[in-house]
Amino acid sequence: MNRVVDISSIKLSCRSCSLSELCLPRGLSDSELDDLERMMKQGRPIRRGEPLFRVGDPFHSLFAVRSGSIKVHLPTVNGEEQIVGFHLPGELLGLDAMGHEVHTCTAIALETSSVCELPYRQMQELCHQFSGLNEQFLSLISKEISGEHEMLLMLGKKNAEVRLATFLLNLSARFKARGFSEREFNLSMSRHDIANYLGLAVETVSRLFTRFHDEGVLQVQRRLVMIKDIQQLRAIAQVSDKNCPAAAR
Amino acid sequence: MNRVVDISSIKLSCRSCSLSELCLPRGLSDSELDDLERMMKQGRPIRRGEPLFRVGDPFHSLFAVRSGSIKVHLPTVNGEEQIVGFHLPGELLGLDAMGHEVHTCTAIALETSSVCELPYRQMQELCHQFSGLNEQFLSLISKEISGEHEMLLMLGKKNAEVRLATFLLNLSARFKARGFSEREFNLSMSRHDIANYLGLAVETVSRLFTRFHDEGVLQVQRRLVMIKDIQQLRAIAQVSDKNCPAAAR
DNA sequence: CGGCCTATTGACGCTACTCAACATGAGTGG
DNA sequence: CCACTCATGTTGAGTAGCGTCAATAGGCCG
Repeated sequence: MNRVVDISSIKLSCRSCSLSELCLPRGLSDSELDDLERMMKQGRPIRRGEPLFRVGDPFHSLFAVRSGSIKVHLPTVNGEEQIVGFHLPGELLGLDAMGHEVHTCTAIALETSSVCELPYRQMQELCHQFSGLNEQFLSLISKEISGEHEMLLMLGKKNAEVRLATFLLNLSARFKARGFSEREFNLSMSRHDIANYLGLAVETVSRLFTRFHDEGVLQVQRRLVMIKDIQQLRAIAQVSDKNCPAAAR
Repeated sequence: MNRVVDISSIKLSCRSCSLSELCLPRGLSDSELDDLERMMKQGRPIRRGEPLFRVGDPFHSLFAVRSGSIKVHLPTVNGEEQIVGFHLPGELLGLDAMGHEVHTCTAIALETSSVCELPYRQMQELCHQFSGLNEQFLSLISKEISGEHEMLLMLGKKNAEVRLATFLLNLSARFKARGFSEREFNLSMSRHDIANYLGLAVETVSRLFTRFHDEGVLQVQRRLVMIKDIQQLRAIAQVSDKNCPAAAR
C-alpha cells in the first residue's frame, strides 16, 4: 500500500502552487517568491483528527493550508467547544496568536491535510523587505476580520435555515475560487461540526438538509452535496447583491 | 456656556495620553513617538449618533479612539443590523478594511467622542521603520481576532444570562484597564444596542437587568450600573481562571 | 457479521422572541 | 414652571423555533 515516498524531499514551491492567487504569494515577483519559499517549512501531512496546534501551545509560526481542510475551535471549561472557522487551501491559520506567547485556539485536520509553515519572525522580516508581501498579509488579515463580522451577524440575527444556506453558499464560492465545482462537493466536516459552527443542534442541521432535499434545492447523500437550485438557495440565504459575488473570506 | 477653545490647536500627544499603554504607542521610544504624533491627525469631535465612517466609504485611515465610545455595526438588506463591537479609548477602528478600497462596516459615536486618525499609508511606512510599532500593531490585531472568537463562542453556545454577565464583566475589565472603576460605570449604549450586540431581544436584556438587580448582583439605575457581587456575576458568566484575569480585548 | 460512529426522524418542552401596554426620563416650547 | 411629546426602558402574556431526549437507520471497518 504505502509507496515509499520521502515527502520531505518534495520541494515546496509557491510558484507551482495553484493557490498562489489566493494565498500570500499573490502579486510577488520571482525573486521575492524565492525568498518566501526559502523561508517556508513543510511539515509532515496531518491526518484526520490530528492537531496542527492546540490552545496554549507556544506560538512561533503561522500556517497556510496547502491541501485538505482544517477546523479551528475554542475549547471551553464545560467541555463544550465552539468552532470558529473551517480553513481551505490558501487560507492562513494562527493569526489570533500574533504578538502573543501561545495559541488561543486549537486547529484540527478534518482530513489528511498539508500546510506550509511560516516561522513568524522570518515572516515579519520578509514583510519588512517586501512591501507587497506585507500588503497581501494585511489584506488577508482584514478579510479574516470581516469574515468573522459576517459570522457574528449570522449567529446574532439569522435563523437556522438562513445559516445553513449561507454556509453552503460560502463553501460553494470558496470551492469555486479554488477551481472546484461550485455545485457539487464533499463536506469534510461532520454534521456535528456544521451544527457547532452555526450555533445549532445536530438534529436541526439534519432536518434542514432533509428539508432542502425535499424542496429540490439540494441533493444530499451523506457528505456529498449537490446544489440543484442555487437561485433558490440564495433566496433562502437572503443574499443581497453585495454579499453574493466574491468568494468571501 | 461654550468657552471659546479652538480644539484643533490642542496639540495631540501620545506621550501625555493616558492610554499609551493600551494603544499603539506602547513600547515606543521618544523619537518614535515624535514621528507617530506627527503622522496623526485629530479630527473634530464626533457627537452622539454621528458616523466616523460608513459602509462603502473609501478607506484611507485607521482610527484610534481617544475619548468617548464608538459602536461598529454591519447594516443588512432587511434594515436590520448587527453590532460587532463597542470601542473604548485606546482601541483601533477600521482594521476590517485594510488592503481594500472601502469600509465594510459603519462606526457611530455613542457619545461625544474624539479619535486619532492614522492615515493608512503613512502608518504602514512608520511600521516599516519601527519594528516595535509594527509588533504592537499586529498584537492589537490579533487581540481583535481572538476577541471576536470569544464573541462567536458567546453567540453560538451561551444563553442570555451568561451573555449579559460576560458582557458586563468584559466592560468592567476594560474600564478598569483605563483607570476607571470596575464596579461602577455608565453604559454609553442603549438597551437596544446591548441586545443587538448580544443577539437578544431588548425585552430579554431588560428582564435580565431586573433579575440581576433582584438577586443583588447588580444595582441598575437606567444606564448606571453598579456591580454589587462580582464573584456571583463571574459565576453566572461561567468564567474560568483562563478568561478572568486580563482585561480582554 | 457485529460493533461503532454518524446521521436521521419523532415527540416534547423550554428559552427567548413577539406583541402589547405601560412607565420613566429627557428635551421642548408655551 | 408645567404640559406635551418622543425616546427609552420595563413588564406581562402568549407562542414558536429550536434544543433535548430517545429511538432507529445506515455506513464503515475490523
